[in-house]
Amino acid sequence: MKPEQEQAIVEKHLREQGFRWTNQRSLIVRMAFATHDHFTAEELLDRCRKLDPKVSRATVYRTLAVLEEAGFVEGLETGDGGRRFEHVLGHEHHDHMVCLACGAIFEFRDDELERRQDLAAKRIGFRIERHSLRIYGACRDCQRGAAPRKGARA
Amino acid sequence: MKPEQEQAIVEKHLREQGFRWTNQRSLIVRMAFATHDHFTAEELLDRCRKLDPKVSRATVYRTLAVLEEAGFVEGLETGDGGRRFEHVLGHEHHDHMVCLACGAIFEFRDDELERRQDLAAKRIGFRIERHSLRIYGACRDCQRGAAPRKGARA
DNA sequence: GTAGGTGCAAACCTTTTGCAGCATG
DNA sequence: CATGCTGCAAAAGGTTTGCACCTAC
Repeated sequence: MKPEQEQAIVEKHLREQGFRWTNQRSLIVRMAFATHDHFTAEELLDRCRKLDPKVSRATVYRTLAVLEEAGFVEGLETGDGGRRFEHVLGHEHHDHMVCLACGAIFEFRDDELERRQDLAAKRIGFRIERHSLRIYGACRDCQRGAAPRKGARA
Repeated sequence: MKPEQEQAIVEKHLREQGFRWTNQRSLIVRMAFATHDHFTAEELLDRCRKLDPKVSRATVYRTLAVLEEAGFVEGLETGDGGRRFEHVLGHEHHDHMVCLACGAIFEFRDDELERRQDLAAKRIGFRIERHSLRIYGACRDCQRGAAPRKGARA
Protein backbone atom coordinates (compact mmCIF):
# COMPACT_ATOMS: atom_id res chain seq x y z
CA MET A 1 0.00 0.00 0.00
CA LYS A 2 1.20 3.49 -0.83
CA PRO A 3 1.80 6.03 1.92
CA GLU A 4 -0.82 8.41 0.50
CA GLN A 5 -3.42 5.68 0.63
CA GLU A 6 -2.55 4.84 4.21
CA GLN A 7 -2.72 8.47 5.12
CA ALA A 8 -6.16 8.71 3.54
CA ILE A 9 -7.43 5.68 5.42
CA VAL A 10 -6.31 7.06 8.75
CA GLU A 11 -7.84 10.44 8.00
CA LYS A 12 -11.14 8.91 6.99
CA HIS A 13 -11.29 6.71 10.04
CA LEU A 14 -10.47 9.46 12.49
CA ARG A 15 -12.95 11.85 10.94
CA GLU A 16 -15.64 9.22 11.17
CA GLN A 17 -14.84 8.82 14.84
CA GLY A 18 -15.44 12.52 15.32
CA PHE A 19 -11.79 13.54 15.56
CA ARG A 20 -10.56 16.65 13.81
CA TRP A 21 -7.96 16.35 11.11
CA THR A 22 -5.36 18.95 11.97
CA ASN A 23 -2.08 19.85 10.30
CA GLN A 24 -0.21 18.35 13.24
CA ARG A 25 -2.03 15.05 13.06
CA SER A 26 -1.48 14.88 9.34
CA LEU A 27 2.22 15.49 9.81
CA ILE A 28 2.57 13.03 12.67
CA VAL A 29 0.75 10.30 10.77
CA ARG A 30 2.85 10.95 7.69
CA MET A 31 6.07 10.64 9.68
CA ALA A 32 4.88 7.57 11.56
CA PHE A 33 4.05 5.81 8.30
CA ALA A 34 7.10 7.04 6.41
CA THR A 35 9.11 3.89 7.11
CA HIS A 36 8.30 0.53 8.55
CA ASP A 37 10.71 0.79 11.43
CA HIS A 38 10.23 0.76 15.17
CA PHE A 39 10.39 4.27 16.55
CA THR A 40 10.17 5.83 19.98
CA ALA A 41 7.85 8.73 20.74
CA GLU A 42 10.87 10.99 21.00
CA GLU A 43 12.23 9.91 17.61
CA LEU A 44 8.87 10.59 16.03
CA LEU A 45 8.87 14.03 17.62
CA ASP A 46 12.30 14.73 16.15
CA ARG A 47 11.21 13.68 12.68
CA CYS A 48 8.15 15.89 12.88
CA ARG A 49 10.15 18.85 14.12
CA LYS A 50 12.40 18.67 11.07
CA LEU A 51 9.39 19.67 9.02
CA ASP A 52 7.65 21.81 11.63
CA PRO A 53 9.88 22.79 14.56
CA LYS A 54 7.01 23.90 16.75
CA VAL A 55 5.14 20.61 17.03
CA SER A 56 4.85 19.87 20.70
CA ARG A 57 5.83 16.73 22.51
CA ALA A 58 2.38 16.56 24.08
CA THR A 59 0.68 16.50 20.70
CA VAL A 60 2.87 13.65 19.52
CA TYR A 61 2.03 11.63 22.62
CA ARG A 62 -1.66 12.46 22.36
CA THR A 63 -1.76 11.54 18.69
CA LEU A 64 0.11 8.30 19.27
CA ALA A 65 -2.50 7.40 21.87
CA VAL A 66 -5.30 8.08 19.40
CA LEU A 67 -3.58 6.03 16.69
CA GLU A 68 -2.90 3.17 19.06
CA GLU A 69 -6.48 3.19 20.27
CA ALA A 70 -7.67 3.11 16.66
CA GLY A 71 -5.32 0.23 15.89
CA PHE A 72 -3.14 2.00 13.35
CA VAL A 73 -0.10 1.82 15.52
CA GLU A 74 1.17 -0.72 18.01
CA GLY A 75 3.48 -0.28 20.96
CA LEU A 76 6.08 -2.82 21.92
CA GLU A 77 8.39 -3.03 24.90
CA THR A 78 12.05 -3.36 24.08
CA GLY A 79 13.04 -5.42 27.10
CA ASP A 80 15.17 -2.72 28.68
CA GLY A 81 12.29 -0.60 29.88
CA GLY A 82 11.91 1.31 26.64
CA ARG A 83 8.88 1.47 24.38
CA ARG A 84 8.73 1.60 20.61
CA PHE A 85 5.93 1.90 18.10
CA GLU A 86 5.35 0.49 14.68
CA HIS A 87 2.59 1.21 12.26
CA VAL A 88 0.31 -1.62 11.42
CA LEU A 89 -1.69 -0.63 8.34
CA GLY A 90 -0.93 -2.82 5.38
CA HIS A 91 1.28 -5.10 7.40
CA GLU A 92 0.14 -8.46 8.59
CA HIS A 93 0.30 -9.15 12.26
CA HIS A 94 3.67 -10.47 13.30
CA ASP A 95 5.67 -11.13 16.44
CA HIS A 96 9.12 -9.89 17.41
CA MET A 97 12.52 -11.09 18.49
CA VAL A 98 14.57 -8.43 20.22
CA CYS A 99 18.34 -8.72 20.40
CA LEU A 100 19.44 -7.61 23.85
CA ALA A 101 22.97 -7.03 22.66
CA CYS A 102 22.53 -4.76 19.64
CA GLY A 103 18.86 -3.82 19.91
CA ALA A 104 17.92 -5.19 16.49
CA ILE A 105 14.31 -6.26 16.08
CA PHE A 106 13.33 -9.21 13.88
CA GLU A 107 9.79 -9.90 12.81
CA PHE A 108 8.28 -13.30 12.24
CA ARG A 109 4.90 -14.86 11.87
CA ASP A 110 3.51 -18.29 12.58
CA ASP A 111 -0.16 -19.05 12.03
CA GLU A 112 -0.09 -22.03 14.31
CA LEU A 113 1.08 -19.77 17.13
CA GLU A 114 -1.91 -17.53 16.57
CA ARG A 115 -4.30 -20.42 16.43
CA ARG A 116 -3.12 -21.90 19.69
CA GLN A 117 -3.47 -18.58 21.43
CA ASP A 118 -7.06 -18.31 20.27
CA LEU A 119 -7.67 -21.77 21.59
CA ALA A 120 -6.17 -21.06 24.99
CA ALA A 121 -8.32 -17.95 25.28
CA LYS A 122 -11.46 -19.76 24.28
CA ARG A 123 -10.87 -22.33 26.98
CA ILE A 124 -11.28 -19.76 29.74
CA GLY A 125 -13.79 -17.54 27.97
CA PHE A 126 -11.32 -14.71 27.44
CA ARG A 127 -11.99 -12.30 24.57
CA ILE A 128 -8.71 -11.32 22.91
CA GLU A 129 -8.24 -7.72 22.01
CA ARG A 130 -4.57 -7.81 21.11
CA HIS A 131 -1.53 -9.75 22.06
CA SER A 132 2.17 -9.38 22.16
CA LEU A 133 4.80 -12.06 21.83
CA ARG A 134 8.37 -11.03 22.22
CA ILE A 135 11.40 -13.23 22.31
CA TYR A 136 14.54 -11.77 23.86
CA GLY A 137 18.03 -13.06 23.30
CA ALA A 138 20.98 -12.71 20.97
CA CYS A 139 20.77 -12.41 17.21
CA ARG A 140 23.05 -14.37 14.94
CA ASP A 141 25.57 -11.55 14.59
CA CYS A 142 25.81 -10.85 18.30
CA GLN A 143 26.43 -14.51 19.09
CA ARG A 144 29.58 -14.18 17.05
CA GLY A 145 30.83 -11.53 19.43
CA ALA A 146 29.77 -8.27 17.84
CA ALA A 147 30.12 -5.27 20.13
CA PRO A 148 27.13 -5.07 22.47
CA ARG A 149 25.32 -1.78 22.78
CA LYS A 150 25.71 0.36 25.85
CA GLY A 151 23.64 -0.94 28.75
CA ALA A 152 22.93 -4.29 27.18
CA ARG A 153 22.41 -7.19 29.56
CA ALA A 154 23.75 -9.98 27.47
CA MET B 1 7.64 -26.21 47.42
CA LYS B 2 7.56 -24.60 50.86
CA PRO B 3 8.48 -20.95 51.30
CA GLU B 4 11.38 -21.82 53.65
CA GLN B 5 12.85 -24.11 51.02
CA GLU B 6 12.56 -21.47 48.34
CA GLN B 7 14.14 -18.95 50.63
CA ALA B 8 17.03 -21.33 51.26
CA ILE B 9 17.56 -21.95 47.57
CA VAL B 10 17.75 -18.26 46.81
CA GLU B 11 20.13 -17.67 49.69
CA LYS B 12 22.41 -20.48 48.60
CA HIS B 13 22.47 -19.34 45.02
CA LEU B 14 23.19 -15.71 45.82
CA ARG B 15 25.92 -16.62 48.28
CA GLU B 16 27.53 -18.83 45.69
CA GLN B 17 27.49 -15.91 43.28
CA GLY B 18 29.39 -13.85 45.81
CA PHE B 19 26.46 -11.76 46.99
CA ARG B 20 26.01 -11.00 50.67
CA TRP B 21 22.95 -12.26 52.46
CA THR B 22 21.66 -9.28 54.38
CA ASN B 23 18.60 -8.84 56.57
CA GLN B 24 17.03 -6.67 53.92
CA ARG B 25 17.51 -9.20 51.15
CA SER B 26 16.15 -11.92 53.34
CA LEU B 27 13.07 -9.85 54.09
CA ILE B 28 12.54 -8.79 50.48
CA VAL B 29 12.86 -12.35 49.21
CA ARG B 30 10.49 -13.59 51.89
CA MET B 31 7.88 -11.00 50.92
CA ALA B 32 8.33 -11.60 47.22
CA PHE B 33 7.77 -15.33 47.66
CA ALA B 34 5.00 -14.99 50.23
CA THR B 35 2.24 -15.33 47.64
CA HIS B 36 2.15 -16.27 44.00
CA ASP B 37 0.66 -13.01 42.85
CA HIS B 38 1.91 -10.32 40.52
CA PHE B 39 3.25 -7.38 42.47
CA THR B 40 4.74 -4.03 41.59
CA ALA B 41 8.01 -2.82 43.05
CA GLU B 42 6.08 -0.33 45.13
CA GLU B 43 3.74 -2.97 46.53
CA LEU B 44 6.69 -5.10 47.50
CA LEU B 45 8.22 -2.10 49.23
CA ASP B 46 5.01 -1.57 51.18
CA ARG B 47 4.88 -5.18 52.28
CA CYS B 48 8.48 -5.04 53.43
CA ARG B 49 7.94 -1.80 55.32
CA LYS B 50 5.15 -3.38 57.33
CA LEU B 51 7.81 -5.58 58.91
CA ASP B 52 10.69 -3.14 58.76
CA PRO B 53 9.63 0.45 58.11
CA LYS B 54 13.12 1.62 57.24
CA VAL B 55 13.75 -0.57 54.20
CA SER B 56 14.59 1.77 51.37
CA ARG B 57 13.01 1.88 47.97
CA ALA B 58 16.45 1.71 46.38
CA THR B 59 17.22 -1.57 48.10
CA VAL B 60 13.99 -3.12 46.90
CA TYR B 61 14.74 -2.11 43.32
CA ARG B 62 18.33 -3.28 43.58
CA THR B 63 17.31 -6.61 45.05
CA LEU B 64 14.62 -7.12 42.43
CA ALA B 65 17.26 -6.58 39.77
CA VAL B 66 19.50 -9.19 41.35
CA LEU B 67 16.64 -11.66 41.64
CA GLU B 68 15.56 -11.07 38.07
CA GLU B 69 19.09 -11.49 36.82
CA ALA B 70 19.38 -14.74 38.74
CA GLY B 71 16.08 -15.93 37.30
CA PHE B 72 14.13 -16.15 40.55
CA VAL B 73 11.76 -13.41 39.55
CA GLU B 74 10.26 -12.33 36.25
CA GLY B 75 8.96 -8.96 35.20
CA LEU B 76 5.91 -8.54 33.01
CA GLU B 77 4.36 -5.49 31.42
CA THR B 78 0.72 -4.94 32.25
CA GLY B 79 -0.27 -3.28 29.00
CA ASP B 80 -0.97 0.11 30.58
CA GLY B 81 2.66 1.06 30.99
CA GLY B 82 3.02 -0.61 34.37
CA ARG B 83 5.35 -3.41 35.36
CA ARG B 84 4.73 -6.30 37.70
CA PHE B 85 6.84 -9.12 38.99
CA GLU B 86 6.15 -12.70 39.85
CA HIS B 87 8.41 -15.23 41.44
CA VAL B 88 9.33 -18.19 39.35
CA LEU B 89 10.84 -20.78 41.68
CA GLY B 90 8.79 -23.93 41.76
CA HIS B 91 6.44 -22.69 39.08
CA GLU B 92 6.62 -23.89 35.53
CA HIS B 93 6.97 -21.34 32.80
CA HIS B 94 3.63 -19.97 31.71
CA ASP B 95 2.19 -17.15 29.68
CA HIS B 96 -0.34 -14.52 30.69
CA MET B 97 -3.69 -13.09 29.72
CA VAL B 98 -4.31 -9.64 31.12
CA CYS B 99 -7.84 -8.29 31.48
CA LEU B 100 -7.80 -4.65 30.47
CA ALA B 101 -11.05 -4.00 32.28
CA CYS B 102 -10.39 -5.36 35.77
CA GLY B 103 -6.65 -5.98 35.69
CA ALA B 104 -6.93 -9.68 36.47
CA ILE B 105 -4.08 -11.84 35.24
CA PHE B 106 -4.64 -15.42 34.05
CA GLU B 107 -1.85 -17.88 33.53
CA PHE B 108 -1.75 -20.59 30.93
CA ARG B 109 0.73 -22.89 29.32
CA ASP B 110 0.93 -24.60 25.96
CA ASP B 111 3.93 -26.72 25.03
CA GLU B 112 3.23 -26.44 21.35
CA LEU B 113 3.48 -22.66 21.66
CA GLU B 114 6.90 -23.01 23.20
CA ARG B 115 8.03 -25.46 20.57
CA ARG B 116 7.03 -23.24 17.69
CA GLN B 117 8.86 -20.30 19.18
CA ASP B 118 12.04 -22.33 19.41
CA LEU B 119 11.58 -23.29 15.81
CA ALA B 120 11.08 -19.75 14.61
CA ALA B 121 14.22 -18.68 16.46
CA LYS B 122 16.25 -21.53 15.07
CA ARG B 123 15.30 -20.51 11.54
CA ILE B 124 17.10 -17.19 11.83
CA GLY B 125 19.86 -18.30 14.15
CA PHE B 126 18.51 -16.40 17.14
CA ARG B 127 19.48 -17.62 20.61
CA ILE B 128 16.52 -17.29 22.98
CA GLU B 129 17.21 -15.99 26.44
CA ARG B 130 13.66 -15.41 27.59
CA HIS B 131 10.34 -14.61 26.08
CA SER B 132 7.10 -13.02 26.98
CA LEU B 133 3.67 -13.72 25.55
CA ARG B 134 0.83 -11.62 26.79
CA ILE B 135 -2.71 -11.61 25.56
CA TYR B 136 -4.77 -8.53 26.33
CA GLY B 137 -8.54 -8.36 26.30
CA ALA B 138 -11.55 -8.95 28.48
CA CYS B 139 -11.97 -11.81 30.93
CA ARG B 140 -15.17 -13.75 31.14
CA ASP B 141 -16.55 -11.68 34.01
CA CYS B 142 -15.83 -8.34 32.40
CA GLN B 143 -17.53 -9.37 29.17
CA ARG B 144 -20.69 -9.64 31.20
CA GLY B 145 -20.44 -5.98 32.07
CA ALA B 146 -18.62 -5.95 35.38
CA ALA B 147 -17.46 -2.51 36.45
CA PRO B 148 -14.19 -1.66 34.70
CA ARG B 149 -11.32 -0.38 36.80
CA LYS B 150 -10.35 3.24 36.74
CA GLY B 151 -8.36 4.11 33.63
CA ALA B 152 -9.16 0.92 31.79
CA ARG B 153 -9.23 1.09 28.02
CA ALA B 154 -11.81 -1.50 27.29
C1' DG C 1 -19.36 30.26 17.36
C1' DT C 2 -17.85 26.29 19.92
C1' DA C 3 -15.86 22.10 20.87
C1' DG C 4 -11.80 20.01 20.39
C1' DG C 5 -6.79 20.45 19.61
C1' DT C 6 -2.32 22.63 20.50
C1' DG C 7 1.84 24.40 22.87
C1' DC C 8 4.13 25.25 26.91
C1' DA C 9 5.73 24.15 31.24
C1' DA C 10 5.10 21.96 35.25
C1' DA C 11 3.69 17.78 37.45
C1' DC C 12 4.04 12.84 37.75
C1' DC C 13 5.69 8.17 38.38
C1' DT C 14 8.78 4.83 38.29
C1' DT C 15 13.45 3.71 38.39
C1' DT C 16 18.40 4.89 38.96
C1' DT C 17 22.40 7.00 41.09
C1' DG C 18 25.97 9.51 44.19
C1' DC C 19 27.53 9.39 48.52
C1' DA C 20 28.51 8.71 53.40
C1' DG C 21 27.94 5.35 56.84
C1' DC C 22 27.11 0.45 58.13
C1' DA C 23 27.42 -4.61 58.39
C1' DT C 24 28.80 -8.92 56.31
C1' DG C 25 32.14 -12.40 55.31
C1' DC D 1 38.79 -4.75 58.14
C1' DA D 2 37.72 -4.37 53.22
C1' DT D 3 34.15 -4.51 50.29
C1' DG D 4 29.66 -4.76 49.28
C1' DC D 5 25.13 -3.10 50.80
C1' DT D 6 21.98 0.32 52.63
C1' DG D 7 19.40 4.59 53.18
C1' DC D 8 18.63 9.00 51.79
C1' DA D 9 17.74 12.38 48.63
C1' DA D 10 18.35 14.04 44.34
C1' DA D 11 18.42 13.07 39.38
C1' DA D 12 16.83 11.02 35.45
C1' DG D 13 13.71 9.34 31.99
C1' DG D 14 9.52 8.99 29.83
C1' DT D 15 4.72 10.34 29.85
C1' DT D 16 0.68 13.11 31.31
C1' DT D 17 -1.83 17.25 32.57
C1' DG D 18 -3.60 22.19 33.47
C1' DC D 19 -4.43 26.05 31.20
C1' DA D 20 -4.86 29.79 27.91
C1' DC D 21 -4.91 30.32 23.11
C1' DC D 22 -6.07 28.72 18.55
C1' DT D 23 -8.53 26.48 14.63
C1' DA D 24 -11.30 23.01 12.18
C1' DC D 25 -15.87 22.20 11.44
